[in-house]
Amino acid sequence: MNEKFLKPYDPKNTEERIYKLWEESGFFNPDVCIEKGIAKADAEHFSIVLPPPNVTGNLHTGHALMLVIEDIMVRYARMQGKKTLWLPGTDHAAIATQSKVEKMLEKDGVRKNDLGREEFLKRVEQFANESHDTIVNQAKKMGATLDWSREAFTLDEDRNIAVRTAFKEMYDDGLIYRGHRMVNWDPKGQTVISDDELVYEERKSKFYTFRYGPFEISTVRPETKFGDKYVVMHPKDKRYAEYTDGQKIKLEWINGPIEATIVKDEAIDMEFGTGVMTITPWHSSIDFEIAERHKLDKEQIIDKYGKLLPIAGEFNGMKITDAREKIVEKLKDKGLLVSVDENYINRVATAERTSGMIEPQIMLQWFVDVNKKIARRENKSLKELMLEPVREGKIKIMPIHFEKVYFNWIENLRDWCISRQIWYGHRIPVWYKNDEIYCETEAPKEDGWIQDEDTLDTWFSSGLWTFSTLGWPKKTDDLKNYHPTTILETGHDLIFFWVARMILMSQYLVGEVPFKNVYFHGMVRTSDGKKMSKSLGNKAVDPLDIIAKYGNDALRMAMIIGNTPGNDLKLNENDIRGYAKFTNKIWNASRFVLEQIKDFDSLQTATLDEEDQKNTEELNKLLEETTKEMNEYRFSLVAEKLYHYFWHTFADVVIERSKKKILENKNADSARMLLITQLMTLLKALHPFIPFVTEEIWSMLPASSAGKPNDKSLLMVEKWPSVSN
RNA sequence: GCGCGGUUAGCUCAGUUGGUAGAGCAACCCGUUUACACCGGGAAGGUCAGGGGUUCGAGUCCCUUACCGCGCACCA
Repeated sequence: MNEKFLKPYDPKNTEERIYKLWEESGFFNPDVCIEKGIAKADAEHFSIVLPPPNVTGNLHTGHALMLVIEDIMVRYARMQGKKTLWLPGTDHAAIATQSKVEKMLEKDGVRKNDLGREEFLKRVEQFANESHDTIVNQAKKMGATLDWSREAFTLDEDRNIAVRTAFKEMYDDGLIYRGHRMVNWDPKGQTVISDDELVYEERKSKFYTFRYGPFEISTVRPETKFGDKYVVMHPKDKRYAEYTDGQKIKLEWINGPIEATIVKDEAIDMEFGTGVMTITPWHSSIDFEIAERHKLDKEQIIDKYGKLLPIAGEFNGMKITDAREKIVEKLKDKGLLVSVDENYINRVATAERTSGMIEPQIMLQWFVDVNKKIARRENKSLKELMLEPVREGKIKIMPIHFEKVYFNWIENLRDWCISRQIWYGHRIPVWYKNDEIYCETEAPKEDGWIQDEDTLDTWFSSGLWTFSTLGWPKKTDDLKNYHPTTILETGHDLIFFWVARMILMSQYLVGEVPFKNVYFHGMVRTSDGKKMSKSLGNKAVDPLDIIAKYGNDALRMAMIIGNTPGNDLKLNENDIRGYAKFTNKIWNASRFVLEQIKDFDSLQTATLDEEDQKNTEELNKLLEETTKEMNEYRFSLVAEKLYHYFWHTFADVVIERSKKKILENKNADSARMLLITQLMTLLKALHPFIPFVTEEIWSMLPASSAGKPNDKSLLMVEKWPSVSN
């Protein structure tokens, strides 16, 4: 008997050692599995990419959940003898990382412009490298059997080639264009961001009503009103029937008399306010659309630093926040202020990463056209390429109701703004020389070309992730063997940012789906239901603390049992403690079994009595059920059933009964036989869920005819126990 | 405003072709049985949010109401 068994199970002194064993075995790498005969070269493949964590710091409980679910999938597949690849990597997360480093530098009084592009990027890269190392270490502590030999980074050289190739192909197909469009400008971050990076905040604002000639108009933003020379109303509004479209009126406004033009447009809500509004086409997308429809002038009022332009007259150069009250004051003095609603609630768009207030602007940016028909893809648009595979069931989304969310998003999708005015990221592969534009994967050889200053939206490179990590654009064996990937497992908050973009990129560039299944996990919450987040100020639980206290296996069980796709998980310390007891239960039961079979050498000849045969059948039936459920990704059910069988049938019934049989020497061999065979089977079945304790016990089982090949064999690559296999 | 979830034992949640309600934890009673007190045995606990419908039969399907959560859009 191994003396470790004299004490309760101690995860702290086990897990690191076991992980090292696994890592040194090389079995994380499917090539090694094939070489060593674990998987056949022509076996079915199971491949999954790790959603690359941002290199902005540590892994949190959300990452832990992701690693646990994926590790279960991967271990199960590997035990089934599939060619199993779990591909790791990290994400440069352009804006998120850059703004994080900027904030860190600010603390030391350093601004990025003082450093210059090159020096600043060095600092970012240094930070990214440190974060990367932390993340990899943490992932290993969590027991993730990732194939580290294939690790990728969204901003490394190979991925840069993929990005430039993707850009070039889309540019040549006319899917990427440069144009003046209404974009979301973040004055704080000094970059545009996509619609999906907006966060709306409800705020109480003052809602002013002003006299505008014969009309009354309302606004929360008087500072944008300098250039307002169009007054718009609904064509069917009877109150304003006397006015005609195109009619000019003279009126007194902020900086003196102006001539305004009446515009009739159906976009106006007659119920809202007075049913009349003036428009600022340069700084509002609705106003922009009205202006486009009626071919109206558009004038910029606010610059990219949030300051007023010369059109503001005496307010020229003022910050909009300072100017607002002064403008109201002036209008009031002129007798044009009608009323102020102090309690008006409106929603303000802010930037996800910098929390800067968004200023819509018309700007020259790069876009991906989602509606253009693509000749080499059967004249389908990117939108159609995204919709089709989900509609046709080539991609299955779990839980299924997210399909509707997905469809709804795509149907309302606008062109994707992909250029960013930040330094950290993939530089746009476009060069300019006077009026010429050059787009290639490599810089032009001749002198005089200047590369576009902008970088790409971070999701552009993440969108390529399933195939850029497998070697694309090269036609590699990995690409052939492992793409499309079997499943994508990620949080449902990434459905638009990432999942949709991967489908877009893969469908267009590779001509196939990036994955056949999508498994959305929920958000991890604290036991009182709050979102775990450092920014929210509540104490975010560090998964490594939990592991140190209760062990990885306990955390894994707590994260799996009672957790179904798409639903949020409340992480409760009590549950974790309970599952730590479970690992100890397995430990003790194993000790008992090993004691009983110590001198047992008749495994070959022993037969089960009727009673014990029944238990074998019961377990076989359970395995049949759970195998089916594993294939349906219903891990919660499987873990719960195995837990229950182990504790309340194997331990409470099988072991208890065996004591009597062995003591009275009645059918003792049958009892011993059942003990060892059920234990081994259960260790295998439980292994994907609680890999550490099961592997540790396995290592102490004697190699014998009971089915363990040799002393050093790893449970990790044993065959999944299933009667149907 | 449109859409999507949720509402099941005190708490956290399972419950997939509709067929007599489940687990874990907590609480209760009994038990120091030689793997384990990080234990064992036992009992208790629910008109499955409310209402209506389909069905021989509904937690499960349909309609509706309420409350909670989330997403999207609008907000002059």
